[in-house]
Amino acid sequence: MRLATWNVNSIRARVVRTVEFAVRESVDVLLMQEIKCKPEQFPYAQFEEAGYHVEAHGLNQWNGVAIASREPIEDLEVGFPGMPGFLKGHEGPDAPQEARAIGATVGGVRAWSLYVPNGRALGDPHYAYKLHWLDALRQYTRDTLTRDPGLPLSLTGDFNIAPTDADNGDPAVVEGVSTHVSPPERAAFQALLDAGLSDTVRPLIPTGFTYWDYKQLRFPRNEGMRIDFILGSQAFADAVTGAAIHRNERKGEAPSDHVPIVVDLDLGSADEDDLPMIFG
DNA sequence: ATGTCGTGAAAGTCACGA
Repeated sequence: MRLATWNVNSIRARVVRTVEFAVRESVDVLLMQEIKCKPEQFPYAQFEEAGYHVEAHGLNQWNGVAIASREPIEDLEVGFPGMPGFLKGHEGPDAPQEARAIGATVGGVRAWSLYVPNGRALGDPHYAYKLHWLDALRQYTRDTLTRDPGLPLSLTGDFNIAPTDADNGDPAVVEGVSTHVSPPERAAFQALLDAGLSDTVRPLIPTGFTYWDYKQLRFPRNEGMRIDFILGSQAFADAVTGAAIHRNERKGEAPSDHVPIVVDLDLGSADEDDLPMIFG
């Protein structure tokens, strides 16, 4: 099974590109972020014509996440348990949740499409929200894997954190000044891994960015950031046989500012395609 | 030049988020 994650930065603006990529690369499960629309505005037809089921979660023009899958999408979850909310510049226990997480079981994998809050600026209420959101995600991960240690769980998406200095090639993003590279954000990312996950792409693709700002010739200068990840539990990580970061998707007409990331999975006997043709 | 995008609301441009 081939699984991909992609911050598409508006699915309506990029549906042709997105579906063409999924078909060309034989993607079985595509986890999208920043669809920037409500479900009733989602361009389902183009996906369905290409053989994909789609589940989308969006509340307005901001954020929004979706899952497209060739196999049926089961046990859909909108938001993860304990996910904090945010409204009008302030977070709080009563603030409504934003459209930043959708999870489902597809092809034997519990997969999440996640759009971690940006943080905006150090000291901004949105920055505290980002850290709380990440801590809640860590708790959800820990609880889920405590209950079911062998679960093939994957947390994919735009984490809005560059975990190491090598993951930040944008000269405007400076430690001590900017979000995405601050020690608390990096500690929150590491704590998430410590809950029982690993970065399943980095061992196979050790370098390379996943995002380049539209401004200031960031892509031609290759001044990008690595902020999109496919994290996996032990059972998921053990099944990964290959990975790719599709840098070429940042090129051409009207690209997203992020590129898709792909992993190939061999989940064993659950994958009928791998069974021998005994009735040949 | 905060040097580019996408969206919605009001409108033929602006505010917002990234």
